[in-house]
Amino acid sequence: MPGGLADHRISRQLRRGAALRAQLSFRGAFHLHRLARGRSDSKPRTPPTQVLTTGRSHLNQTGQLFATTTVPVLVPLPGNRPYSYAVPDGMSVQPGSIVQVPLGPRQVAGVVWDGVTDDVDPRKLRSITKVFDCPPLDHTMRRFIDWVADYTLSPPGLVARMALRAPAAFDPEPWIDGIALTDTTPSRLTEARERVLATAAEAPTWARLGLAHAAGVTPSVVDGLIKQGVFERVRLPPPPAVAEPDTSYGRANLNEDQRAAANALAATVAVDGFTATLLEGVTGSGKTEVYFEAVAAALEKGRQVLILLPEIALTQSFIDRFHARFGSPPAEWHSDVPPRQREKVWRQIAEGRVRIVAGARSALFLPFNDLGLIIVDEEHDPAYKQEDRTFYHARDMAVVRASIGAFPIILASATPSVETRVNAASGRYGHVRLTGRFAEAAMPDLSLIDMRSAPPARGRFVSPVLATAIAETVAKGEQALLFLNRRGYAPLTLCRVCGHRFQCLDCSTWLVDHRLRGQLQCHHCGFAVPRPEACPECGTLDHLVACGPGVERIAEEMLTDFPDARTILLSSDLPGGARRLRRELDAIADGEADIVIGTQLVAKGHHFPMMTLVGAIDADLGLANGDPRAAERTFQLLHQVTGRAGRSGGRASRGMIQTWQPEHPVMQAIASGDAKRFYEREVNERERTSLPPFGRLASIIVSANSRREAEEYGRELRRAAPQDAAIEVLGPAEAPLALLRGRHRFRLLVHAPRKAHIQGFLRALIAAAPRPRGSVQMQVDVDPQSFL
DNA sequence: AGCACGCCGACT
DNA sequence: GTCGGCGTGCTC
Repeated sequence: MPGGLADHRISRQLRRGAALRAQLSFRGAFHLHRLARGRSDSKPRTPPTQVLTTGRSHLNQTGQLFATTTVPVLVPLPGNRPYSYAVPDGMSVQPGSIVQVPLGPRQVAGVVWDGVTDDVDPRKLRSITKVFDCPPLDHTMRRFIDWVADYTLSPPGLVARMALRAPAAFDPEPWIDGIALTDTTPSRLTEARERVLATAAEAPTWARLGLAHAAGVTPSVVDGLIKQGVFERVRLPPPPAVAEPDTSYGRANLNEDQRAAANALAATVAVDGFTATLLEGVTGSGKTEVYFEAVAAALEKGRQVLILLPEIALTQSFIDRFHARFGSPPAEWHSDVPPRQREKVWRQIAEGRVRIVAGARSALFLPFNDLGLIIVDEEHDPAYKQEDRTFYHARDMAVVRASIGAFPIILASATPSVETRVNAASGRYGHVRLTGRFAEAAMPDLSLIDMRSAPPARGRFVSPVLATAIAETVAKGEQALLFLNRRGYAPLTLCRVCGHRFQCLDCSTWLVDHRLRGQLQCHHCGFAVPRPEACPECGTLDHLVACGPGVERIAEEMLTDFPDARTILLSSDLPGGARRLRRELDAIADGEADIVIGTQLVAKGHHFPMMTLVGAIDADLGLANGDPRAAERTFQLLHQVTGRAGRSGGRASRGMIQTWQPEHPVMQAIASGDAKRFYEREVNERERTSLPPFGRLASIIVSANSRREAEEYGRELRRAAPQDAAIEVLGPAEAPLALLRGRHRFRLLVHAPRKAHIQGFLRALIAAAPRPRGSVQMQVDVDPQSFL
C-alpha cells in the first residue's frame, strides 16, 4: 500500500496544477487564456480566450475614485444570477475557482462563474475572503451546472451547492511524514534490519509505522536505522482514498454473448465523443461483468469512471464483484459514507487521484476533472429521482453530463424505463442486448394466483395455493421469499364500534400500524403515536381492528402456520439499520432462514442460491393509483422480485403472484414472460395520451400555512397561465399530502404534448403570477414521476 | 421586564 | 438556504 504513495502521475499532476495556478496570477489583465486541463485532445474545446472580469470604476464612500476587479460568484442562494464580488489585490481567480465569500453575517463557499458581473451598488460590493487551494470546477462541470439549473428551473447557486457538499475538502489534505532509503548502509546488519531493508527496497517511500508493520518488526528497529541515516525523513502526499483499479486483475470469463456485448460497449468507449447505450439483459445474464469491460476500457484510456447505482443497490455484493474484477474496491459515494471519508474522496476526485466512483444519485455532482464514462445501473429505478430541494432525475442528468463532456454513457437494466426503451428504439441510443440464454434456463416458473377463486381464509392474506407451495419448499430444505410492498402490520386501523379511522394529524393519510414498534405511524411525514388501546372518538376499549396486510402481518401468519420454520422479516424500518440488514441478507444467503418476508428492498440484487419460491402478496398494490407509470413500475418490481428465485443450479423454482386482476396486462406480461408485448402496449398508450416520453409533464407544488393562502395562489397561477392551446394546466389537485408538516399543499399539473417547450411555459407562468408575500411557497418539478 | 417563537425580508 | 430584526404573547 505505501508503495503507491509516490505515484509519479499524481505528483506530476499536482505539480502541474500548482504551475497553472501560479500562471493564473493576474491583476488588471482582464483576458486570459483558459488552460485546458486533463485530456485536451478529446474534450470539447473551450474558447481560447474569454472575458473573465470587467474593470469598473467606483466612487467609494470618501469620494475617491478607485478601480476594482469584480467577478461573478455563485453563492448558495435562490437567486437567478451570480453575485458580484471584488477580487482583492494579489488574489487570482478563474472561472470555477472555489472561494469563500461573505454573505450577510456569515462566510459561505461559492464558485467563481463565467461571464461578466452585473452592475451592483458599489456600497454593497464586498471582497472574496479567500481562494481555496483546490482544483477549480472545470468548464464542462460549469456548463453542466448551468444546464441543470436551466432545465429544472432551479437557482444555479443551489445546483452548484450540490457540487460543493464537502466543505472541509476545499483545503488540501495534509501531507504525511514518511521515510525513504538513502545510500547510507547500516553499521551493523541484524536479522531485523535485513528484513526492514529488504521490505523497504520494494517501494521508494514508506510510512514509518507501515514499514515496521510490513517487515514484521517493532518501530524501534526502523527508528534505529533512521538515526543512522539509512532512512531520511520525507514528506509524502496523503494516502489515496482507494487503490488504483487494476484492469487486468480479474478478467472475466465471458461467454460468447457477453463477450460480444462487452466489445460493443468497449467500442463506444474507444471512440471519443458522446454516445448513450442501453444495455438490456435479464437478471443473471451478467450485465455487471459486461459493463465492467467498458469500465476497464475507460480506465485504460486514463479517464475517470462513475458508476451510478440506486441507493439501496449499493450493496456489498456489487462492491465484492467490483473488487473481484479490479483487485480493489471503488470509491463509494452515498449517505452512509462517513464525513472524513467523504471529504477525502471528494478532494481526490477533484485532483484526479480517484478514478473510479460507485455512488448514489448525488455522485453525479462530484467534481470529476476527467470523467470519461458513466454507467447508470438499474436505470429504471425510481431512486434516481430526487424529490426534494432541487428536483432532478439523475439518469437523465447523467446523459446530459455525458453529452456536455463528450463521453459515452451506458444505461443498464433488465427492465428499462419506457423512456429509455423509446430512445433505444428510435436510434437515439445504442441498444446492446444480452440474450441471457443461460440465465433464462434458470428462470422460475411463473404463475398467477387468482385471489377471487383461491381466496385466503378470513383475516389471512396468503392464498392456500401459495401456502401449500411454501410448505413444500420448506419441507425440501429450500427457501421461500414472500414479497409485499408495504411496511408495518396494517395500513389502516379502525374502531369497530364507531368506525373511527386513525389518521395523521398533519397529513390526510391513514396511520400505519407498526406492532413491532408499538406505534401508529404516518408514512408521509413521520408522525407517530403509541398504539392506543381505546378509540379516541368513542372511548371503547379493545375494539380497534387492523385492516389489510403489511409485512409484519404476513410474518405473523407464517409464524402461526409454520411454527417450526425459521422466519425472517426484512423491512427498511427495522432497528439496526443498514448494517443489520446487510448481515441478515448474508445470513439468508447462507441458508439460515426458511421463510423470508420482505418489502421491496428484497427485490434488489442479492443472491439467494437456495431461494426456490417467491410469492408476491397483493401484487396489484401499485396499480390502483392514477399514476401514468403505475403499470411500468409494478412490472419492473414484480420482474425484479420474481428474479430472486431461480438462480440456483439445477433446482426447479417457482414464482407465484397473488392478484385480484389476473387479466391485467402487467400480470399477463409477468406470467408469460412476454415483456416485449407489454412494453409495446405501454409505449402505444403513452404515445396516445402524449405522456412521457412523448409529451411532457411538470408539476407546480404550492404550499402555505393556511389553506386559503395556498388555494388563492394556486388559482392565481392557473388563471395567469399563458394561453397556449397545446399546454394544459390541471388542478389545483389535492395530493394525499394535502397537509404536510403543518403546511397546506397541493399541486398544479402541467401537461404538454410532444415537443412543447415546457420550461418556457413554466417560466412565463411564474412570471405572470409572482409569489405573493407571506408564507406561500412554490416549487417546480419538471419531471414529476407520479401524479400523487 | 425578559425571552421564546414565528414571520419576513435581505443576502453582492 | 440562513440569519437577524421585530412583533406577539406568555412567564418569572
